[in-house]
Amino acid sequence: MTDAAETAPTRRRTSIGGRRNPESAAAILDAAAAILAENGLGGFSIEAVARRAGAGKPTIYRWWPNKAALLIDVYARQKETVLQADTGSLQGDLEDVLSRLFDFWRHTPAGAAFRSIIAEAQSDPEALERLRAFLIERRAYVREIVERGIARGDLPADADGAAIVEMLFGFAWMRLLTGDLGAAEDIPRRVHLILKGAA
Amino acid sequence: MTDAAETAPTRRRTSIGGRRNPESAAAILDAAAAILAENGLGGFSIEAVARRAGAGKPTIYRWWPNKAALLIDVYARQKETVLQADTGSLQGDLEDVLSRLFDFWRHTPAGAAFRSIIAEAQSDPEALERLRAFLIERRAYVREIVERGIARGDLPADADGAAIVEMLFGFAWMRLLTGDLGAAEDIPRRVHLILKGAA
Amino acid sequence: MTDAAETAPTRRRTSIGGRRNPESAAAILDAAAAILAENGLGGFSIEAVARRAGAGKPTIYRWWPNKAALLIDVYARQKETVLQADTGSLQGDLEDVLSRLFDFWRHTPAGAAFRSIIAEAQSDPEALERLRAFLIERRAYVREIVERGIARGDLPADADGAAIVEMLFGFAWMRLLTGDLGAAEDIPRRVHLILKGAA
Amino acid sequence: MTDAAETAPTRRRTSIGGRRNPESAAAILDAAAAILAENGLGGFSIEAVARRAGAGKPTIYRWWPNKAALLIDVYARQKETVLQADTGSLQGDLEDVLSRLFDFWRHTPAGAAFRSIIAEAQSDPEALERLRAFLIERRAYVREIVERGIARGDLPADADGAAIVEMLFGFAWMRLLTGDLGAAEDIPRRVHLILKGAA
DNA sequence: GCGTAAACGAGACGGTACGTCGCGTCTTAGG
DNA sequence: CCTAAGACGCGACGTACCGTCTCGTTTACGC
Repeated sequence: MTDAAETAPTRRRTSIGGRRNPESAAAILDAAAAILAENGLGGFSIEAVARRAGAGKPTIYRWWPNKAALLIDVYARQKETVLQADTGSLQGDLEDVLSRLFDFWRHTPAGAAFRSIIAEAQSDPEALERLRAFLIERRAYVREIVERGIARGDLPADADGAAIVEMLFGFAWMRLLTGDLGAAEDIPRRVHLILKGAA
Repeated sequence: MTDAAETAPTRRRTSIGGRRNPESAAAILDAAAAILAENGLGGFSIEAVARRAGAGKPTIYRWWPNKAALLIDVYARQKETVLQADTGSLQGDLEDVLSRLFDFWRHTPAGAAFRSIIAEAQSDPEALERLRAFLIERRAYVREIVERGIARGDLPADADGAAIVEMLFGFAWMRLLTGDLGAAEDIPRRVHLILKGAA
Repeated sequence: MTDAAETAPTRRRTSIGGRRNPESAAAILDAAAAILAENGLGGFSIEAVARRAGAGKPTIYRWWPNKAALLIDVYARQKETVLQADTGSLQGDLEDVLSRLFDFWRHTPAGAAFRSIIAEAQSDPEALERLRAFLIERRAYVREIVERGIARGDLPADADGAAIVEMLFGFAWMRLLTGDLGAAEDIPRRVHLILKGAA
Repeated sequence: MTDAAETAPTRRRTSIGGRRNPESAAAILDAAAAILAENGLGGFSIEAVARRAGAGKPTIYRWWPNKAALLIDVYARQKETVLQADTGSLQGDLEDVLSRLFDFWRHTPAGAAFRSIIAEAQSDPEALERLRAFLIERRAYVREIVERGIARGDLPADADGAAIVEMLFGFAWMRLLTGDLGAAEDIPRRVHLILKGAA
């Protein structure tokens, strides 16, 4: 069971001329996701990814400056899933967002990837900056949902949207980082707690 | 506090018989804390700690099975500060706890240590278990404050104490992990959000 | 099968007052010999000897300044076997000495011990000095046999006894050091070669 | 010869592509020889060699599986000196071979290297095997000289060449291992003893 | 006959070296 | 100019022994 052979079994991948080979990029991201899913951050190294992808280390370093960047790409590659949600009520929308997020983290390599990104950010300032930027973007998305709820009248006009979003993300992170994604059933209560507080 | 050992290592530390030498343990924890404070988790390695402490690596491994255990001890060593709080109201008590916690994380090596512990736990299952155990204990402490508030009548008897505590810790972790401990001024609003939601 | 229990099964060994405990010395030498016989020089360490002997390391260091000294004692402890030989002819006497020596090296821990002593002497000048001293003594013994042969008329009076002895020992060492003690059957031819040369 | 690398390490050595860098190999062997010459086997460690060679330990382990292999290469690297010898008589040829060998061992790091190889072989079975193989080859070379002497009529046709060679090597080893290479003046007598015995 | 001295086991101490792994950089040979 | 390959210097990993130290205990000897 040579891992490298999984995605590109028959032929050896090589240069396609003076530009990036998308097959290589894909193989690298696939390999990275697979390693994360199987062995977690512990077994994740550039060497291991290169080995499994059948790629040269310099090829990885050419396109991703460091481990964090690669992890972020692994994460970003699968995030389409989480997007939309409109259930008619803010409570429902937020429940939906969090449920999807928990599922996404639990059932794809994304969870392991995101845990790794956070971990990496604790020792690498640049990775922290990337994480913060990413977080701002993600929060903005949920913020919109909250604002929509305010517009809809689910919350008073002066409700603190930023606080709501921050508390919910804090809750989600805590669950992710402590390996507690399983207990998704108290998402509704938590959302309710926050929304009632903001009312 | 590590200065004494650094500038005036008057005599060589050695065994004091067939049992643990507390001086060595102290020197190691001091060195670990100092490295964490100065270089962050990136520069933190058992080798570096041993070097700075003037200790042998095996001495460290004898007493701390891995990096995570050492980090937890570094953290635990300074936590007395956070304890007390009784301001008369639950809002005040929780504000006080969080403010002290933020200060503690910001102004001692404990913040860097705790960030490192969380990061480490993302790749080391055993470290994760230690972290969860630690977290349970810490939450229980804040939980007591909440229960006291309930007894006092600040919250209805059926208020969900666990949820309150979890949301507050989630908030604190988020701030710690994203390097946002500075903005402690919105602690009161966050506490208020939660308490109002629980009322 | 706790090794320490072999020689002193029931009771724990301890001090017998302000002087050397012969039981300890014996246990240490036994353990050293056993380790050498079973694992060779590779597995031989002061720690291992102490462990197996149920002795403290300082007890070993108190009586043997270094590994070489201990090895020499292990060797010396068993050498009585090799001694006497008087077959009536010099050829016979020397054959007898060499055969006994080969057997001694092959069938007791002494062979491993002596190989270890020689090895040790290549990195430790003091051990080399001890080895040379030991060698002088052993050669003198064989030298006597040769002189007896000269007196008996087996060799001319001007025969170079030192050379004879040195060549025979060189032969024996070579066999020992290359693990070739098995082929003892050509001892007679080698002795004959030398004696004929000296005639 | 190692000076160039030590005092003028003008530029950093690095990879030259996916194949062995001969400069690194040379630097490592130089460093090993120098350490052996200066500090003997006692100061010889892979770490020390790497340090002195300005090489990484893995680079050494990549090409030499263990200490013994490296020592053998150090030895082999300098052995061209010993080869030739044709003085017209077997006595002269053998004297020449032994004298050259003694000089070689005394005046180059080869002596220390070979002592170390023998020592290493006493604890490492694989090293012993390498040593035996090497020995067979070296003996074959001297054996040829002896056969040439037999062909020339210096010895009877039924002379035991193997015995002659073994006794001479045994003598040389003994001198090497006991630090007695100085007294080279009795080489002729020893050779004569053997040849007369074989006549 | 009792205190002292020395040896005992145990095991911690500061170290050095082990052999392995991953880092990020470099150079090749070949599309 | 990109690709797979893989060597390079570096440095941390966790382990094994080194030789030294101090402990608390156990005798025997000498005052």
